Amino acid sequence: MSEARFKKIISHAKEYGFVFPSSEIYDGLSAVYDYGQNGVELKNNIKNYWWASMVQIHENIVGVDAAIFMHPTVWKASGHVDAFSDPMIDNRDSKKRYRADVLIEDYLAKIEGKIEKEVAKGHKRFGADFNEEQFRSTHPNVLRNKEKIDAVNQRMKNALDENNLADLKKLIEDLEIACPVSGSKSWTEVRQFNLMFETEMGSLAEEASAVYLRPETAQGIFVNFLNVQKTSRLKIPFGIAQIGKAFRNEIVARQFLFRMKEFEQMEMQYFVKPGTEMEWYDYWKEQRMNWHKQMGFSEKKYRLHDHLKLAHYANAACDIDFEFPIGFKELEGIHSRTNFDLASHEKFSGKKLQYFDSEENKSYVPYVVETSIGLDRTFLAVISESYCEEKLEDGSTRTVLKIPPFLTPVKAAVFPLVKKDGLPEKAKEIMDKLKFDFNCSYEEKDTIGKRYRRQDAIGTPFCITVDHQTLEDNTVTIRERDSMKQERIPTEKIAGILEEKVSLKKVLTC
RNA sequence: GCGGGAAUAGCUCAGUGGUAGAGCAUCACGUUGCCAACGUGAGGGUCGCGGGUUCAAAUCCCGUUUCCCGCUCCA
Repeated sequence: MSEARFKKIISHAKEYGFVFPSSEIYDGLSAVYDYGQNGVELKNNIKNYWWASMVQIHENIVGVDAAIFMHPTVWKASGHVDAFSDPMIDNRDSKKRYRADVLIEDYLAKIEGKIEKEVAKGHKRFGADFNEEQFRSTHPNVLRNKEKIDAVNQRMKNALDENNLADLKKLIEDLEIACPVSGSKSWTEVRQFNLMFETEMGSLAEEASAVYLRPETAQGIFVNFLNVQKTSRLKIPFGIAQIGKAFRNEIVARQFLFRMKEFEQMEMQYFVKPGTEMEWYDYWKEQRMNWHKQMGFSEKKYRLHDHLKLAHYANAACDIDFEFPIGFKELEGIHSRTNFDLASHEKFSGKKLQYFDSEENKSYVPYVVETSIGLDRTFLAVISESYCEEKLEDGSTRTVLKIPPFLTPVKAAVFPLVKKDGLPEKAKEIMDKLKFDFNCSYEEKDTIGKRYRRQDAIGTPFCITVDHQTLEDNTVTIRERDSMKQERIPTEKIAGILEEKVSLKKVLTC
């Protein structure tokens, strides 16, 4: 649990083909990463594990793969357009960041305070005879301040409506607003921190209209709620799952895979009868925690963290936090989202997004329980928890990724003990039989010890070595990653052993 | 965005004004033959980029980019 360990994991991930910085030959692109030859395998295996446990084994959960582009109104309905486009400004001296509109509003509140002070003074002076209404509408100081407030308000509103950030800054300068912390008036430009990436749809500039790269996958499920429900004939409760990319223009990332601008989510929206949402919320909390624990890492690494402060759309929410090398951080969120999203899409689209409940003989907008897990964060959790530097009895060290066998990029490596005497041919023959069922790797270079260690470094659970005895009695040695123990077995038993140890089935039926 | 630090071979780094270096890694050949540790040889660097000072810059100065750390912001 340290920066040093985190750094080691990052460089290990790069050195062994798991994760590369994006566009590295051009000095990289901040907060964007590429998955390499081993990373993509691990990532796909995590996806498969999730998909199998959610869609495959639940008869009432189906998947979709919605497009990343959606109608812009989707994001108005979801609240993302309003919630994630604040004009921000920094004070150069205190290094504090403020919302520009909030700074101006605070200033207006001060003037408002002056008016109230004036009114209070009037009360004191005139006592019982005080006519507050008349005082407010005639007193020159009050009137002057009121005019000022109106003028500033109007100018701020215009600037915000026109997205005129320069004028917003000028307004702050004109009003001589100082930083409450430093007292200085040295402000940076006002910048729009829009969480959503915007692009243009339409090949000609004049016909182009703005579309967003989705900041979450959930909306692709909500807008297809009716399509899926009608064509699948599923009855409530039922779920729709999706794995897909999402994009957020994070201000500061710099936490490796933990916070990236382009990332992948695995989400399931479970549609339930209103009033039953809390049972399902509890149900999914438990289910999802079990999913994590099935990977076999220490249970102490996981923490359930209930949200006390809820978002406007939720009536219950919790996170499954994981202890990354950078501390306990959110890995998955489970939210009871009420009917907020579907109801909002009803309002904006004018389409009825309801379910006819034949038992109740009435229609309603279903409530939603969401499970939403970060794929890249899960990947990071797996590699950070698997990464292990061991001191061996002989004093040497080895670096091994103790990845759960069903998730490893390579399931078995096949080696000829030496690169002659027909051993390579025999090894390839074994490899050719296995490779249709298991991701295998063949290596004949370097000493056998080096090859074992290289496979340890990418987490390969089994190494199968062909030696001279193999040619005589058709047996090989199979070496297990964590114990480094070897066993001699007949070649025809290899597939069975691998199947037993690396199959998803055993994990899913636990 | 602000402040601090850094940038030299694939990796880790040495090199404080005078011929571009080491270890590991890579490749070839040989050797060994069950846990990274042998031998010989080879390839690989416009010293982040641009400008300046100087007879001469990896080295000093200015600018710039990227990364790291901290602050700030945020699912």
